[in-house]
Amino acid sequence: MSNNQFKRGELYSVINGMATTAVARRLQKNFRNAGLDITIEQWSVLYHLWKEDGLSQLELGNRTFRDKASTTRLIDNLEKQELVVRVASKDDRRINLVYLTDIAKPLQQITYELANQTMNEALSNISKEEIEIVKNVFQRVYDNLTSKDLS
Amino acid sequence: MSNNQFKRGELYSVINGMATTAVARRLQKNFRNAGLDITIEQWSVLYHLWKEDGLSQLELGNRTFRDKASTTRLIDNLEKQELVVRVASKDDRRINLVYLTDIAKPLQQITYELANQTMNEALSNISKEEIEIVKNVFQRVYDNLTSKDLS
DNA sequence: GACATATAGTTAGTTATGCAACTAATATAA
DNA sequence: TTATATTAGTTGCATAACTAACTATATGTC
Repeated sequence: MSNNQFKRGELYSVINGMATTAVARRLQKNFRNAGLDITIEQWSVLYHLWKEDGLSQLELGNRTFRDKASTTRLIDNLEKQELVVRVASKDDRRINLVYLTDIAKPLQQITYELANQTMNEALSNISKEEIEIVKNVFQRVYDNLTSKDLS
Repeated sequence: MSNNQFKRGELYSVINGMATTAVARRLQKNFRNAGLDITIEQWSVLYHLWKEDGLSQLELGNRTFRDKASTTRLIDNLEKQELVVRVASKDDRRINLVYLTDIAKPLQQITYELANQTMNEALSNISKEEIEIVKNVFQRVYDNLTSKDLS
């Protein structure tokens, strides 16, 4: 069905940037309005460290869907703001383990609240079932494109 | 329901970057493999010009969800590659109308095909109904966050 | 043990993003 | 008609993205 194909191709340009960017911008704005001087990219790293502290840079990159170069700079900036420290692993000195500082720890509560609040705004009038479908579709799209990795 | 709230807050960090970034990366890779030297961001501008040539920068920014500064630089780069030209409007000399060049025009066909192909890969095993729900949810999320614009 | 290969992270170079402050042109108001 | 405000676009500054080439440490093989 070439008609269906066309609609699918069109889909990308329609959705790209639209919803996810809008949410990201709003969350960033909410951080700023609350006096928090962190980017949402930095927050996405902190988020995973709050769940599990002391991850390697590579693992952080995997969990936040970034390559290692991007992860390096993000952690550079987080370290500059003293939210995070790099500690070389004793077992394997190639590995940097990334740990939260005492400055970063109290940010968890506030930023979670702002994220919840932002998502409630974004998802008001959207049902649980729809959200589940979106999550599920996203996961399958991701799997479709990463399982068979063409280089 | 604070339980529901928490899940919603969590949603952002889970989906952010995942699916849309994966699609963007794959499409970029497919462009490159086909010998096309344009970024997906540039393509998103060309896409709207193929649909309607001679839009103002501001209008292009609206349609591609970008602020005017980002639009300026994108068009700078498109102009550098001679894919586009700026023409000052006769009616209002503040306005730049952006027109496709003869170099850009033949790219439409190839890039559409690559976009279709990429989306078919991304959306294989995902039903039309699910795609409709995702599109619809994205639109409503966007509307939720842009109607009442807090500054 | 020595040499080749793989892995974790860094750096250089290019593009893109957003905000804020700016210029130039147009519209509004006195 | 002059002064003020608004609008379209540009520029400076900072962060972030990806690729490719690099360094340093670890591993595997002979």
